[in-house]
Amino acid sequence: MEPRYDINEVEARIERQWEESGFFNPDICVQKGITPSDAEPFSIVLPPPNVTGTLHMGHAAMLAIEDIMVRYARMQGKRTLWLPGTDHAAIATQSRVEKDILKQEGKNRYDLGREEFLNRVRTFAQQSHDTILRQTKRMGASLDWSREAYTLDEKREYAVRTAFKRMHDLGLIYRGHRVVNWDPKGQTTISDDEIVYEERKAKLITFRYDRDFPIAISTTRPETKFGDTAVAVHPDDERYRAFVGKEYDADFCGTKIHLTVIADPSVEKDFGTGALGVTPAHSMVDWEIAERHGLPFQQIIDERGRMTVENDLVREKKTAEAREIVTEELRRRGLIEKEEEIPQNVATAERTGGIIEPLPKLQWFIAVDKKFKNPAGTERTLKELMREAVADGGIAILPERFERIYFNWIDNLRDWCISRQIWFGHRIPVWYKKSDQRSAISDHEEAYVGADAPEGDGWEQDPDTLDTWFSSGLWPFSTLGWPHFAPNGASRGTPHSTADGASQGAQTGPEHDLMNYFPNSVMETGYDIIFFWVARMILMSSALMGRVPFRRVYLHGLVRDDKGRKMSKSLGNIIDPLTMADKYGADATRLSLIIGTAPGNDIKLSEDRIRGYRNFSTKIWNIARFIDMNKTEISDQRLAIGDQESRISEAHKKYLDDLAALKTEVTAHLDNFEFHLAAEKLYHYVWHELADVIVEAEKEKLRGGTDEEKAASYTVLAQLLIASLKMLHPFMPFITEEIHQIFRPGKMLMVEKW
RNA sequence: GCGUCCUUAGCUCAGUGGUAGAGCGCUUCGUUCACAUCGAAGAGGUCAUAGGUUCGAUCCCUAUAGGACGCACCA
Repeated sequence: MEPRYDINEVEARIERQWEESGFFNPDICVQKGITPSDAEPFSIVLPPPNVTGTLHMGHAAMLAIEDIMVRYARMQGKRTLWLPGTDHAAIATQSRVEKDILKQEGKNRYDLGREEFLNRVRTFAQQSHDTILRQTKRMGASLDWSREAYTLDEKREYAVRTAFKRMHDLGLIYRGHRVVNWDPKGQTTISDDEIVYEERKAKLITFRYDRDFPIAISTTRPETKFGDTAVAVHPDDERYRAFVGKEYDADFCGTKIHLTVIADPSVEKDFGTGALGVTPAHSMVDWEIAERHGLPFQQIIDERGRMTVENDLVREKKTAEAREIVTEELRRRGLIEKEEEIPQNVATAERTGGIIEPLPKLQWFIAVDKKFKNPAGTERTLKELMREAVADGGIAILPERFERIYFNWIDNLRDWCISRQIWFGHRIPVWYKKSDQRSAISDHEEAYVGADAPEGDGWEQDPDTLDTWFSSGLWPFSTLGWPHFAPNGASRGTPHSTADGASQGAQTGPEHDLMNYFPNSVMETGYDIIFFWVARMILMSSALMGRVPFRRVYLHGLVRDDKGRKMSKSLGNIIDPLTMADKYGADATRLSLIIGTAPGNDIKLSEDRIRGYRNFSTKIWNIARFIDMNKTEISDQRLAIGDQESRISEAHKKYLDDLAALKTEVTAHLDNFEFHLAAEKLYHYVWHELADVIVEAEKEKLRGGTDEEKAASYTVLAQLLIASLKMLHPFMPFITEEIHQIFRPGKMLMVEKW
């Protein structure tokens, strides 16, 4: 063996060797007789990285954890599929490219036009994809690339259109005119989950609409009061009881408004004056109040964030400016009773940072509170199904505490707005007759919803695209052939023949993936996207498959720097996984992301830690080298005979017993998803037991003993080493594979039996 | 407002109902053959605080303090 472990040479060579073997593909494992065709399946679908850039440490952690599960399952003899892919990440990718183009060419997407702009995005996405693919392989991830998917490729597009069509037919997808979160900067709607609240100071003013109006109200947005159609008070509030039900005409800064006083329990008696001006068109909460009471709404702000109200003071002004003008006018009229500074959470768009303007718009939604007959045959709402999936044990979430967080989110869930006014993404599979398109609120227009375009002339497809999480939500089954190869035959094209009578589970190949690998065994992802993604997959699978999409959810934390800060370009604290892999090895990088971290907790990483595990690699190499140097001809024969030698010394027997005990522990930890514990025990054993104690103790015998003793020593040491390599393999696949093949030429460790 | 997590060695973090662990850092010694990308030896901790349960608590329970976070509200 080489005196020094050449990380880059070995890792590159082993990576090629694995890829050429084809063993990442479970079908080939079956074909080559490595896995029995009726072996228990194990499947993970990779959370697809966004094609917005390159791999970061968070991805590396994800790859390390999943690869541990996958390699362990494969070595246990399971039919193991880990399916890779990438995510088009609609809004994230589009805004990234928009920024680049604006910076380099000073143009926006409208300057380029839809087709040209989309071409630019596709080019960017392709480059990003290629980089991510190379990087992923570099980390040693044993993914089956023959099944690679993309959330925006042809198969997934068909899956998306089919899903939309079916959910529309079930009454779960509807088009409605409702208040949505409008991002004036990105010029699109966004979902509730894409909102980030920022605390800012705001001025709360208490005022009356006019001198004759009997109730004072408080607001931080006086400019929206042109759109008020009611004043709401709490039903138990004695102060206002006499006014409830009365209607008033008021002159608000020169504009006539009509107000009804209503009682609604959502109003807090103790806030402000206890009376709330209801602005149905520009507040989500007010819209809901208005719906409960049958109030009209009056839109006074447009998509650009400008006032549309017929009032000379503010017309065409931006909201922030209008706010000042209205406040000043109220002051002038002597209507303000109080002005105070309060902290306020302002809703901003996650991607663009724009301040959200709630607006009434005609959009597509998924109904979460509507009962429907689901594929499992029961009448439930999506909310109920999502809750039951976890509550009834169909899905176990690790760490368990996230189950409560999940339930809490479901309880507060509103209908999901799925249409976006951006260009990059899945076009909504709805066609309108051209003359009527967008002309009215669905009464007068003819719409066609389908997986394929309608026959005949004059149809034009909805220009909007779908929320990126719509296609991500289908990922656990759209990657496995749904709907084309759905077992129930509900698909277009020729259903695959299953008439050859083969027993269930014995059929291999991608056309049987849905049957073999769905539900996925595990969904492993970051806890930060439990709502965005995990919940949406459960939603989609409940609606379309009638069952859970996966059996278990394992959530990892965020990778932070050694001071606990998020890694970011602006802080300059990014530790790049590829740089680290080149410097210290992918093995060491992986280990640093596993040991010393607990599931669901954030991972604090420093280069020192990675270097520490590089030293461990070196240690392993030197242990192997020492053992290898003491090989004799006799010992070679002994090793070939196997480990059941008759004349085994007491000391050697103890080594083997201890090793067996370790294996029991490590196996239990792996079965319990306690990877950090398994890795730490192995680390401790190899360094402080095998190297420090056992190898030291055997040195004497190897120096002074008889040939027979030398051979016995070598045999035991080699056995201990090989067993250790095997257990370490899921964690440090490269170096273990390399050394294993030096000791056992031609035997690939990756597919050895655990 | 509801809820979660964290507080353990100088730093970053694991862990356990019964003598407290890792990486890095620190001190001393060591380069004759597995390994200086190292070895040997060592210093360093009333496991946040106060109660409780227990034969026994760093671990379980309650409260408090500090820190981080999620959700809702945010007129």
